[in-house]
Amino acid sequence: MRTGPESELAGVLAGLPLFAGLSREECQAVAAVARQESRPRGAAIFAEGDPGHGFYIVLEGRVKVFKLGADGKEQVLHLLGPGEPFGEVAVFAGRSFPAHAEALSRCRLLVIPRAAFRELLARQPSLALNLLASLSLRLRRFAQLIEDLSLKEVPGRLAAYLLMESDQNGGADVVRLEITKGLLASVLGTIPETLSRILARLSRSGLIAADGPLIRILDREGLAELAGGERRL
Amino acid sequence: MRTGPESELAGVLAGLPLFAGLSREECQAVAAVARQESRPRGAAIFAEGDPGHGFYIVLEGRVKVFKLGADGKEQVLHLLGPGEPFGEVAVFAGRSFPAHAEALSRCRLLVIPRAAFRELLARQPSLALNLLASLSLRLRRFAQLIEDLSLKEVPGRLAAYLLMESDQNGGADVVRLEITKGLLASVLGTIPETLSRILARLSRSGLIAADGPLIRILDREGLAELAGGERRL
DNA sequence: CGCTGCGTTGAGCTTCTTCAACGATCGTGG
DNA sequence: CCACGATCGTTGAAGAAGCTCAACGCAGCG
Repeated sequence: MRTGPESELAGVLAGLPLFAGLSREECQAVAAVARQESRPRGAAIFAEGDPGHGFYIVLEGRVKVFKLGADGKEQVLHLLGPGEPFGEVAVFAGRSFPAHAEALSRCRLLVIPRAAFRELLARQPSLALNLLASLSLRLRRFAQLIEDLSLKEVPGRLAAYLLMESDQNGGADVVRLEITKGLLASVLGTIPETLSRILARLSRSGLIAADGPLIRILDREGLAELAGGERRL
Repeated sequence: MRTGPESELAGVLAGLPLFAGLSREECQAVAAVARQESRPRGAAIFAEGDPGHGFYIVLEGRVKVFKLGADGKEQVLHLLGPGEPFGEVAVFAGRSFPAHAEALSRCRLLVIPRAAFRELLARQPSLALNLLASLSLRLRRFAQLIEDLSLKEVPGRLAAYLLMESDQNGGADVVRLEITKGLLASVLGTIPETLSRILARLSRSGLIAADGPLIRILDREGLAELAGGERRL
């Protein structure tokens, strides 16, 4: 088997959840129509309203997808790392990107053109199923974010975030923030000043111990109560 | 052609966007596995966390899908009328419903079992495409709601809502609220008291004229500016 | 060394919610 | 028919949460 650049790329694709169940040939077909791009840190990938001629997969680096308010405030919708797709919505509905995307670090991206992808999709039920699962998961997360923004206060959102991060680490008591606190504020729907104050408050209350990007969970119960939206503290 | 109850139902299904492109036989197959339910006004359809054995289509009546906060406050995610599906997310990801659903009026519902539907899906690429479009549209709307909740104030959300309703009526200057103001408050992520005050304020500013459920748009420009998030009364 | 990005803290203010009271409407049962 | 309760909507006063603006410390890096 030859291992040219396209074949190599196909191998990467075959390993992604999105393409699970596709034959090597089909992955090769995807790789053949895809185009690679790269972006320096801080560069825009697309803007809200841009025509969506295809969707993206992160090969290297990290990407944020976000909404921009009139005053410049950002609300992060997704944070993406290697292997994760974004921008699919524009392929299936509306044809324009519903939000902005920007490289958080130097990025290598794969662009998959709309038309070719839709053709493949019509022939590959398993691909459609994978996509449905992926979009459904995203809807679930959006629903959670809406709940957080509308029904919880900032301390509750932060508590929920910390517990979630801890769970993803197998329940470790120390959570390491992999993003700047400014970005975390945008994820939680607030601003850096407020986040800073809330972190200080939770520390004073003995729920957590914060040391730079390292946060130790001291009172899981208490955090869970906050995250649940209870009225305390 | 016989027109038994199932055949009739199949005809209804064939007319829905979700089943566009499916043959009459396939719609009949869907109708055959589906089950009808009805609910009185105010009754729960499912609760968040319930196992999702299938998804729903509204045949008659109206349904709200919503998140519930710890203090009882509700955030509406969707309002659904005849022909519209809901609860699909549980079919494709996570297996449990991500929110609550309740009948706003007496309802007739169609329940489509998960397994049978997924089988059909594997054989019908066009059905999968329809679903992808539907979920994508919903993601787009969720993204908009997140933007509204996080980046706009209540007057801006209300202005955006009114302009949207007007657009859906071909740009008519008079918008008729088809839902109670209490429910509208839940849609906009606020409470009835606040909505009432904001309506009064916009009226005083001459942007709208409110008369019960009838709202006349007096200053489209001004509303658009508010909806864009600009800083002005 | 000085610059820039990030984070923290304080003071003041805006927005929104909470709590309470009250008016209007509507359907029901006496 | 009227009275009653329930739902819905409105308004006022007070308080809480979060944002704005400003200043400052700190680290990394040219």
